[in-house]
Amino acid sequence: MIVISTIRDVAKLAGVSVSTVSRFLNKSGYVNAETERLIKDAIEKLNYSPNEVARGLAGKKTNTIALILPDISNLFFSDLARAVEDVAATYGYTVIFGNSDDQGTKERRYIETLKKKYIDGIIFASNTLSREDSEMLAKLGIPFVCLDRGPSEKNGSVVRSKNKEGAVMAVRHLLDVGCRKIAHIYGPQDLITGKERLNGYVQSVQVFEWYTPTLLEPGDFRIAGGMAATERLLERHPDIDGIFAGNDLMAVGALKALQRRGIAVGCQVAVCGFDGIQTTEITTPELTTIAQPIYEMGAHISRLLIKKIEGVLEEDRIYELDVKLIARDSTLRRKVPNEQG
Amino acid sequence: MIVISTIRDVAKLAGVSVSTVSRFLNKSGYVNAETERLIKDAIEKLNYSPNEVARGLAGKKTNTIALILPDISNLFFSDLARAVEDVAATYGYTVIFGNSDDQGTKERRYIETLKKKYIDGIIFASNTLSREDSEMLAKLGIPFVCLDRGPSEKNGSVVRSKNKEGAVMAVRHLLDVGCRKIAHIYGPQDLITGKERLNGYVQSVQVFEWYTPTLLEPGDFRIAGGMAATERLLERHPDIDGIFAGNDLMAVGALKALQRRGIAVGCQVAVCGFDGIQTTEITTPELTTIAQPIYEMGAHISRLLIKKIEGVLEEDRIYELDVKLIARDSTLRRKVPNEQG
DNA sequence: CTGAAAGCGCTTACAG
DNA sequence: CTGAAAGCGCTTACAG
Repeated sequence: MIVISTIRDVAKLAGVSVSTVSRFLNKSGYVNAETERLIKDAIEKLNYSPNEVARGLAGKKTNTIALILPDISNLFFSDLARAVEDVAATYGYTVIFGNSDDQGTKERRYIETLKKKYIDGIIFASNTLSREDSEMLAKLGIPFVCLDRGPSEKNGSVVRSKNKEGAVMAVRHLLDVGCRKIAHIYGPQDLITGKERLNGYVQSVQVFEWYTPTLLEPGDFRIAGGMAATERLLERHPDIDGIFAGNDLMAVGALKALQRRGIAVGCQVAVCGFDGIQTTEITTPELTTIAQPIYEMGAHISRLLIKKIEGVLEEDRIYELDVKLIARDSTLRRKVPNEQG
Repeated sequence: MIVISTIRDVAKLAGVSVSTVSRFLNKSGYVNAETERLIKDAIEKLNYSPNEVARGLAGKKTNTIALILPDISNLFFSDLARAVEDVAATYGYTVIFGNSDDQGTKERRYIETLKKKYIDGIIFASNTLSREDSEMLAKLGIPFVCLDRGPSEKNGSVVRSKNKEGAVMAVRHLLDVGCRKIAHIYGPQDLITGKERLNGYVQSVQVFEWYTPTLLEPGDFRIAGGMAATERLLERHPDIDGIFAGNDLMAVGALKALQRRGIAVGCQVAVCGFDGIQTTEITTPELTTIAQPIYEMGAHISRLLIKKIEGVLEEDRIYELDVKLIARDSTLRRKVPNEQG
């Protein structure tokens, strides 16, 4: 077993007091240049580095943040997690993650244990944080920030992207490529992403004669939901020539359903998704999508949290990041359906 | 601000000493039934729960494990992470994750900070852990387990799947569906997954007359690498009718390259991947693959680590889990190439 | 600029 | 079965 040296060993070797070493370590308070040299040498010699647990107990700061998300194995969230960890590491923070499966109970359990561990702050990418919980966190003095939440947040900043604007872009693009009857598969309406994208769609299409509410079909933000919704849409409206799916996973489902029916995606029915996950480049044809700046969102929300923790955030507010249309083959309306390169 | 009660408050309210409360909390040593009642009531009344940081400092146990992986945004690893966290949570552990990008430097940096945080143990899904590091961990008394490592591990258990056997299954399947000239895109040879799968392929095909080493082409375990390798293979051998890719991502690349050339995947050239990531269900055609039990691997490795931490693991050893062929359309050799439903 | 002391909230022997 | 004391390795006022 290796012996690990403590601040006392350093103090002894340097011939100073523990307080002085601590002051040097934390750059809190003056230390004479000569003394500093002695301490530095001692640290070097002993290969000392401070015990973070002791530091946490004494100083109430653990340099650890937590990321609560619905499911790390969901592509969107794993991309987000990557960004969060990158930024956190840069600022010297370690990150704990937890899967909530969008269940309040699990989320609350994490909050409980995080509190006991003196976690410095929490990022909620999960949608189940209740008003009571957020107030409790505020009372406990635990800083937090949220992804994609509604406007009701009082105690934490929120980062999301321009969902409604993105939906408007999606519809405009579908119109641009020649679609004349565009359906929408919408996501869960208790999520702001589901709601705002639906809003954007409705606002964009209601001026058209062809628009009817039966062009709307609910999905669950997953592949299976997208497939089922597409089936139902085709039943009701065999003549649709465009589908705007509320997210990429449902767009993949739409693709599958269309292909299963032998409908050429792109030429016959154009499909546009939302999110910009990597999967959109893997389908055949590749999927047109309204890309959220996922990595940037993760990076931004992490920086916000760290600022909050370090007390340099002026005020909590909502940040809405820009989205971007990525046009690919799923909305390429070539004349000849089955042409081959 | 909420006041958080401590073990002292509980002791005072229950009219006993702090040691007794601690003994009760940890089920270490006897506590009189009556005393137990008093303590329980006090805990209830004060809504007390022990401070994990103090506990960590005093007892050298933090109930936290770490998961070091190359990149959480890689589908394979995010699935694995999900399993790890599920199991950890079940046993009362919290998990910290870190992205190594397969760089020894980053990995070492994590080890440094984890050590200072009294982490209970580490799971390495990253391949850069050096001999020195593993010996250092052993000396520090930090338990660890590895995914996919070679046989050289002395200090930690290893979980991986039957890579060679899986490759043999892949080749047999391709032969079964009628392939008579099968190429292999192999992964990095410093990874056991890359090496063993190549081994299995070579062993299976070398008995055939058609086999020649030029049917081998290196990839990088990523989509782009799979595409490039396929291009080169087709150049050399325009008559191949099967491709076994060393992993699913490269198989996706092969798919793309073939489609770009107008070659019908399945009928003309069958493609089989390895890993069983979700993406294989999203491509058109869906990809045949040799599926590793990813979730199970993550769950198993976590349980091993926890056993090691709690001192109930008999001995370190290597576990090889079974793989499974999932046959899909990418190896379906229908007679008519361009038929449509 | 520096040190002694108290304290963070627990656990762990050691007496009794 | 229970309690007093020391200790885990730091930080933070407070004197000087």
